[in-house]
Amino acid sequence: MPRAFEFFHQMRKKGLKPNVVTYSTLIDAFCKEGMMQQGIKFLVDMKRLGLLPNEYTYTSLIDANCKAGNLTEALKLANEMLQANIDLNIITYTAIIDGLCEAGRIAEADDIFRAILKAGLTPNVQIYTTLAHGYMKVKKMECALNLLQEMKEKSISPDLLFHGTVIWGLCNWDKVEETKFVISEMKESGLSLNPVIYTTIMDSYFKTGKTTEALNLLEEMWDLGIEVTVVTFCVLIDGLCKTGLVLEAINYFNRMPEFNLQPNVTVYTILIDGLCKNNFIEAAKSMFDEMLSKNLVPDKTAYTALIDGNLKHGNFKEALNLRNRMIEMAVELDLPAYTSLVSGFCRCGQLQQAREFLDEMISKHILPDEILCIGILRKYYELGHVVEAIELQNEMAKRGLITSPVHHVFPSVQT
DNA sequence: GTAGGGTTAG
Repeated sequence: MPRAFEFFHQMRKKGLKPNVVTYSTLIDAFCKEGMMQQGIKFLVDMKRLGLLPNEYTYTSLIDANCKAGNLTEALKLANEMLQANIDLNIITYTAIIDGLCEAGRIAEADDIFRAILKAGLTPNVQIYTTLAHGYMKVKKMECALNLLQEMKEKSISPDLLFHGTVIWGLCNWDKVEETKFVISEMKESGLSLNPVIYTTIMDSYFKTGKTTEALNLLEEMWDLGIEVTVVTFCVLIDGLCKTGLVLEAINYFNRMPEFNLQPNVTVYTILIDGLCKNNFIEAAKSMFDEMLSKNLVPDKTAYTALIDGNLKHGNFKEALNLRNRMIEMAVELDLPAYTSLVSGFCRCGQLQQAREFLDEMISKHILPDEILCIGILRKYYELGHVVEAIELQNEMAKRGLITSPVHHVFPSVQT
């Protein structure tokens, strides 16, 4: 981006006058780099030079605003276009419809879509995909599937992205069986699933308890020559661990090289977490060491998985060591990390240490959720530290960390 | 010579 910026300045130095296209290109580039303010500066700049923004300039800005969640600003720009007598075209409308859908305003998105059809605009597969995505996001699966029918009537061919959107939506709402119909439609049109779609479906099979079907997908991918990725194995190993099939998970982990894949930190973390949660804490530790020996650098999630596991097994000293390692290695602690530490040290009866972590997280503005707050309060009561509990509870209430009244949280304690 | 669509991992 600074490069485009340099070109622009060189142009100006040479006395070359940038035109609308130059400005539009620059504005679009800044917007896509997340530097919308810069983009708007250029808009002001070009207007000052007497250059009028065109449909491209406006569409770039509208799309960027929609994607940044500034729907109001996007709609303002759209109005500005109308006032400047620039017609909104299908690309501009696609951006606006997407923005409305992202904001959960699907009804308005549909209204606009219907209105532009009525006004004679010819729809295309892109705008249908945007709308289908919007419907899927709010679980209106029938509406999305109706679009498929509507497209057929208009002789618009749904493509890979459209089908992928519908499949993603169905999986997201646990309707994985219903993807079969979409898949057969795709096959009829000569479209094949890509690795991402396969992995999405596999994940959904695991999450709906259909382990056999999920595992069969790996075979299918392999047989069809669809690229099996590290993410596929993440889904596979996570699914097996969460189903309690830890040995199977380890087995697949060990088979990754057969697929020319090397495990990364994420796969290790998934396996470590799965081992911990299935009471294989020693195996989890070995995996962590193995990861280190391969010069993989554990991140906060990896550390947290093992810290959490250790604390659930009473190894609070080990957990503390790991936390110190994080500090040494400049790995930042986040909300899940602190949540594991506070709840884990509570569980181990190390109330004072738990309290230190609680204070530490609050001082860093990483705020505990209500469940964590109530958890630590309970421990104070349980251990008979009633006065401290009440003090802490009042403090939490003052900070807005807990909303439940005292007697609702601890009915058995007289205050 | 510029602008638009979906998605997978802890």
